Parts: sequence; C-alpha cells; structure tokens
Amino acid sequence: MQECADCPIRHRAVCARCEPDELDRLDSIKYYRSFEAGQTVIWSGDAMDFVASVVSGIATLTQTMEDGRTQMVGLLLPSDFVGRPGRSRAAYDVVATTDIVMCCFRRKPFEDMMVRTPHIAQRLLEMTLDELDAAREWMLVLGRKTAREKIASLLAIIGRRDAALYLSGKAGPLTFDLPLTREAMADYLGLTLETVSRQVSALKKDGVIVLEGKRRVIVPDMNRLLEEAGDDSDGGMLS
Amino acid sequence: MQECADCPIRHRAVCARCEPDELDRLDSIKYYRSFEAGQTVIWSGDAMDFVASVVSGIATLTQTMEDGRTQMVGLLLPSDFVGRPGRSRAAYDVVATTDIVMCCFRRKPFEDMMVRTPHIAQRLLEMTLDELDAAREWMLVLGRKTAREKIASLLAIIGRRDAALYLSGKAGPLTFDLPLTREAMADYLGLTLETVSRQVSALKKDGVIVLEGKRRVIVPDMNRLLEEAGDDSDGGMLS
DNA sequence: TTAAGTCCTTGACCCAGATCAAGCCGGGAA
DNA sequence: TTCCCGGCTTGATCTGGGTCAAGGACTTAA
Repeated sequence: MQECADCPIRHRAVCARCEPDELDRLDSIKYYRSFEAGQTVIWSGDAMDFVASVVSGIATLTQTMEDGRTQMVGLLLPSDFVGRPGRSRAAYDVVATTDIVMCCFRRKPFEDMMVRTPHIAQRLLEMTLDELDAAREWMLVLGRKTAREKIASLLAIIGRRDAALYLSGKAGPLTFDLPLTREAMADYLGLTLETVSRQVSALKKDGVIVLEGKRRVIVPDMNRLLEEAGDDSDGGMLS
Repeated sequence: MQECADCPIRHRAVCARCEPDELDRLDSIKYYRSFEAGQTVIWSGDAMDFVASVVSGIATLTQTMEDGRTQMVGLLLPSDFVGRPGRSRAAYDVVATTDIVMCCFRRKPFEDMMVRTPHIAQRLLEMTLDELDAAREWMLVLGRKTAREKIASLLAIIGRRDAALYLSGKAGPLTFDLPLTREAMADYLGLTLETVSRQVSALKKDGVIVLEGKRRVIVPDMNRLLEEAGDDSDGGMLS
C-alpha cells in the first residue's frame, strides 16, 4: 500500500524513533485496514489479535454499561495507538467516526519485536504517559466542570490540536471542523446531547465562538475560550 | 534504611523485573523519604527532581482549579510510581493521606538508568498501561454513574484491592478499612461530601454494607455490591 | 471536665442538567 | 419536488445532587 518512508504519521506514531533497519522489519509485518465512518472496528470483549496505529481519520474508544449508558474514554487521532501488548481481548469498543485507515501489526510478532527493539517500547511508553495525562485532565472535566465549561474545554482541546497540526503562528482567530456529532460530544463529556446543543448555542450567543453551519467553529479569542473552560489563562504548559 | 531484597514492594514496583545486578545499581541511587498523614509531598507546578515508588501508606494525586474545585486523579498505593521521566515539574498535587514512606531516585540518574535497563522501562510501561485502564474505568464512573453507583464502585474497587492483598479465598464477607475521609471520597467521585455521607448511609440502610464505626466496612455480599455499582456481575476480568 | 477541633450526619431548599416532546434543517433517493 | 431521515435545536417540566445550615461523635489538649 504505502512505504513507511512517506507515511504521514512516520514521526509521531509508535515507530517514530525507529532506525531504518528497525523500520524495515516493522514494514515487513505491517498491513493496512480501512473502515468507513460509523463502522465498529472492534467490540469490547472480542479477541484482538493485532495492535494498530491510526494513519488517517478519527475513531473513538467507548465503554458501555448494560443499560446502554455510554462514556467515551479515548479519542483516537492520526498516530494514536490502539490495543495493548500482552492483552488478547479488547477492553473497549473502537468505532470509526470518520473513514479511517489503520496500520496494523499482528500482536505476537509486534510483541516479539518490542522486546528486541527498545526504540518501540520507549516511544510507546511516552505515548502512554501522554494519554494518561490527557485522561487525568479529562477526569477533572468530567468530575468538576459545569456543562458550559465542559463544552468550552472540548472546543479548546480540539482547537489546540488543530492549531498544532496546521499552524504555528499564535495570533488571529482559530477555525476548525468539529469531528464529532452532538451525541459523540455528549458521550465524551458525560452530558446529554440536548445539553450539548444548548451550551453550544449559548457560547455562540455570547460571542465566545462563531458557527458556520453546524460543524465549522471559529474562535475569535482563544483566551476567552480558555477562561470559559475554567483553565489557567496560560494553559498550564508542562515540559 | 533497608535492603531491596526484603523490600515489601520488591516484586510489584518499577524494579519488579530487575536482575540482582540491576537492583544493585538502583540500590546505590535510591533514598527513602517519609511524610506524615496530611502533608503535601509535592505541589503541582513545582520543580520535581526525583521520581519515586510508594513503599507503604497511601497518597493521592489531585488537580485543583483556581476557584478551589478539586478532583482526585490518582490514588497511590504501595508499589505505585510517582513522577514522570523526562518531566521536570509536577503536574499534580501529591498529598499523603496516611503516613507514607517513599523510595526515591534522583530523576537524571534514573532516566539514564532507564535507557540502559530495558527491564525498568518494560515494567514502567506495564504499570502505566494499568493506570491508564484504571483511569478509563474511572471516567465511566465520573461521567455516567449515579451518586449511589459511584459510592458502590469506589467501595468495590477498594474492597477488591484489599482482597487481592490479604486473602485469596473468594467466599465469605469482605471486611476492610476505608483509607479515605468522606471529603477525599467526594473528590475522588466528583461529588460533595454531604452526598457521599448520604449515599453511604443509604447503602447501609439497604443492607448492602455494614459499618463498624465510620471507617470499617463489611460487605456481606460482593455480588450485591457490584450490582449496585452497575458493573457486570462477573466484574469483566481481562487477561 | 471542659473546651476546641476534626470528621461526619441529617434536614430543608434550590437549581443545573436530565427527560420528554415537538419540530427544524439539509442532503440524498425516487 | 417531494419525501425521508439523521442530526440538531428548542421548549416545558422534573429531579438528583448541590448548597446552606445545624448539630452529633470522637479525640486531643488544657
């Protein structure tokens, strides 16, 4: 399908630190899979004989209770890793929210390779620590923020990520597309979709954001949005 | 202070996989620190020139917003790891809830050693993945469970851990001490301490738990408690 | 033995967000 | 060109858990 050398996530995925020879070996055990928007990639509890990186598109990690209540526990963007070495069954549902392409490795060969290739294990550790930090920030959002602050937090997170990807300049209004439906946003934030809709409308009415259609968001003043999110004005950057 | 060989967390902490020679090297850079119940070990944002394992006692990881709202984002038990290699400032407040002893390593030497000792990095990856799973389960609790389910979930988590530590037999009523105040439980669960108190009383009135004093909890029927927590009756074990 | 402090419980009331319900909007199929 | 249909908005009402307030149960200190 594609050479690792010109892979769009070459420098951010688990393989980021690999040397050319290591990359060759990975190359030989990788294969691509595509899923359409809305498809379930993996069901929680199912056998999972591979691990993978998201190459393009967006997927979600969700947990569901017997009575149908669901909570999103991860948002998978390009370069994010799916699956856990050493675990044979999926712990969460993985659903494609847009069309996606994943770069897969059969689990066993990947595990073997991890033992012999510290560069992979190192990178995976780093990525896992980042995800843990994100999960902890998210816990504050879920546990203590109001509905309005939750929405503002989510917009800030998505906006910041988009800015990191596409721009480096810091000034001017930020524009991006929401990759999530109102319902998915509700599952992310522990709200109902009605509340999400109301709070998005309220932020719009108050001029914190501008909407173009239902999905395109313009943020005239990022600091204002961060204030609404209840975050430190400087975003609390860590090194 | 103590030899690694007879350290109580020797086989569960970051050093679990180390060979004798690796352990010797760790031994030479380690030092112990003690903190009293209530003491703050580290303030979020402060410089942090060490990483550490909890040897005994319990500590919490919390995040605080400017207006004082706080959310616990981690509960640190013996063998748990504190700090992040590569990061020089603490991202969270760490507070001792009981008297604790920590086994510390200066950050730089530890990082150097990690590069040269895959056994340490491997173990840290495994522990971090476990924590990420725990954080995700916690997100479901915070986002979607009712106050009663939250309390039942917390009791189930603490009860299960105690059972794993002290008993192996599966039958009979489970007894344990709550290591947290009502306020800490509230911070864990995204509730107020009044609601925690009310729901604990309600579970007691309904016979789900029995209280001896305010801290000692007896669970006559673990399955009943898990039902109240909204979990699968079998606890959803993963390999 | 009292006093002061910490932790916990309980009651009364209120409100943010859930629930229930109706209808709008825009795109694709016939 | 109309008709779905999925995604979204908005209104009316209800309620779980927050807030405010009072007081109980221990523990330590004088």
